[in-house]
Amino acid sequence: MARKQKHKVDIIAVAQAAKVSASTVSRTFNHPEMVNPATRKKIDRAVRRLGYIRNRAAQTMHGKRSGTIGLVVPTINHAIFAEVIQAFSDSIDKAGFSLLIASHGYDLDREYAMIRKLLEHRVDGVALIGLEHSDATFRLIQQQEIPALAIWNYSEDTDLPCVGTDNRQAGRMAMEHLLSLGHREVGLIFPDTSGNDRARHRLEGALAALNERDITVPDPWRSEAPYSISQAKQVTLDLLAMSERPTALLCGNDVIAHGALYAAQSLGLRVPDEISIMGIGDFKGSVDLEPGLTTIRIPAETIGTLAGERFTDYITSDEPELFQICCELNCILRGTTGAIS
Amino acid sequence: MARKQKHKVDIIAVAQAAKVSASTVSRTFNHPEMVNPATRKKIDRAVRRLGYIRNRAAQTMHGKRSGTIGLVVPTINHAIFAEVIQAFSDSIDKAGFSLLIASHGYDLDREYAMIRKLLEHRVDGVALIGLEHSDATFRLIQQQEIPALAIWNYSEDTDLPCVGTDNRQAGRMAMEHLLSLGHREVGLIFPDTSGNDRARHRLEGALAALNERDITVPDPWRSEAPYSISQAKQVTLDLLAMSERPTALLCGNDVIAHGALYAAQSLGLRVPDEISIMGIGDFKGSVDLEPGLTTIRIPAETIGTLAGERFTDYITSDEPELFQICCELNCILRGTTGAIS
DNA sequence: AATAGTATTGCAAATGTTTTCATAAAATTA
DNA sequence: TAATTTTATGAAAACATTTGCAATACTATT
Repeated sequence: MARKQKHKVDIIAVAQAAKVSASTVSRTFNHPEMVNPATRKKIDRAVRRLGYIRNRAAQTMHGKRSGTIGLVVPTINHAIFAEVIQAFSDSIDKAGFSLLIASHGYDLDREYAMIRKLLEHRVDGVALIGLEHSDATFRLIQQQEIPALAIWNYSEDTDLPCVGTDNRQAGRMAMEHLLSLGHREVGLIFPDTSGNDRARHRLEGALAALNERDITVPDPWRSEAPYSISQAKQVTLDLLAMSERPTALLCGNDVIAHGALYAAQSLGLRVPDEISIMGIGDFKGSVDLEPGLTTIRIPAETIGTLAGERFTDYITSDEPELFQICCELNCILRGTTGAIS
Repeated sequence: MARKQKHKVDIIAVAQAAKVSASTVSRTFNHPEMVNPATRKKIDRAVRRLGYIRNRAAQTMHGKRSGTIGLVVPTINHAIFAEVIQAFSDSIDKAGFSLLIASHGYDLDREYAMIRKLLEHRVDGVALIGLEHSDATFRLIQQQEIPALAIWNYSEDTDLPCVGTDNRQAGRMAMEHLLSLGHREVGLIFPDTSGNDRARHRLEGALAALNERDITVPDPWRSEAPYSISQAKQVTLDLLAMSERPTALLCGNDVIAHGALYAAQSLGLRVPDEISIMGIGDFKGSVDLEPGLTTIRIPAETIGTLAGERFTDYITSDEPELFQICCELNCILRGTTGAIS
């Protein structure tokens, strides 16, 4: 079986081998109920014998869906995105779609270029991370009338469907946890917020919570750190080396918190007795730190799975309706935060 | 500009708008040097005005390359694969290709199914992780004459092009480091090796090194752990709770080593004085542990980048020639291993 | 000014499917 | 058994491109 043929195993070759017309072969794939079981069997055999694989490019050309969804992320190599991507991928796979992925390295112009590239492949939809994108991107989406989804952020006032969480709320919850423990002197270590609405909203939420209590954060206690444990550690070391040091640190994500924890420990500070450290995200690994990292859990897997399910529904539906799903946040109490003494 | 049109912006619409034939439009894209600069400008304007985006499905149907490469990984959500995927993605992007990705969860039958799915999309090549695949997979690749690449493993005796490292060598190097420090009582914690040649080879290499010195590892000191810090920690706790405990632990990857380190620390064992812990992989984060993890560095980014470059060359070349690239391993000495006292 | 050569462009066929419409065969009904 | 309905199949058009070939319009040469 499966002997090699001189290329060109198309639907016609199968048709000839099964002594039927190409139409019938096509129908066995697309509307099996319309073809006689006996013929179907003949065709199945021919398909197997020739090793025929359907050509979705040809189907796409005919106007059928391509069966691909494009996903554009800032980076793949990132604990939390990897988790979302995995869940999203599994989820759309179940619905019969394949994933075309591209990353832009937090550059919104590159994001635009990537989306264009995906559109050349006639993806049936584009999923993006966050709700902040270039004008060109929004125009493109609208002009091409391509279904687009925002993952990771939730907002009511957008015309994109979205599945995510309210990052302002996350920032606020984190800060309120610290406040409830009595902390009033809080340091903030966040990533660069330009082109990154997730980080920006978290910071805004945290500041809002402070503002309501008329608490301000002195500038020296506001640091910026990239997505890197060791660099976050370094930044934190600098911050904690000051004469006046905060009683708690709120970090924009768990990776930064991770670095901050190491920094505190390497300075011999007891966590949480001498300093509390709070993350946002609950990345894989945060639970395993010693002590475990207190953080706001963002359900990455749920978001990815839900996003995939809803988006494929949306794409395949005849009259798609906008959906905006807000996933729940949880404050996960572990060992890195404690009440002020 | 860019006003909306009632769909169907194809090459013909552009041709009409620019008052030329479709052929000429096609040529401006594919062989710009064949068309008069003035006409080219007219066409460019029309393209922009109509918001035309080329249709690769139609090109593919015509026999051109689809411009996509399929990548099938065990899982995306894995520090090390995420890094390889990112590098591979960037690398093929530079060559103008897009990445179709799929994961199989360490199930080689699912891997086969995923490859089939990618072939329906007429990917120009398939990249897989490792060299162990189902017979069906190998048959499929051969029968469809699809360029296939093995990433992550290196072996001379395979007919697939590959870019990776020699995992046996990695296992051996790790063990030899421990041996050189005087350790003779070594525990092994590895992942399940079925369908995972990377893990299996590392274990084989480690055992070979022991064998040459007539050292054996008692069964109770050989444990299996999944890719999870907390589970690895638990497994290690069990192992270290025995009355006789090894002086060193060799872990199949850094995540396991991570868990093992936590386990040792939570038992109050001083690392490396009372027990040495050795990883394999050098994942992001391993350097930041306290103490830093001694490990064998596998250059994931280099592998991904190189794989992308060579594979796209291979695919676009007229007479492609098999390549097999072995990337160098390095033993990274950090704080978790020490000489036997 | 005629000729040869070259640079542009258009026509039409080809690519691998799906689907509409028409037709033939089989099954049902009267 | 004839008429009617149902089921199964095939022929051909359509989808959006690319490209070989032919035709046309220039340019250079004599």
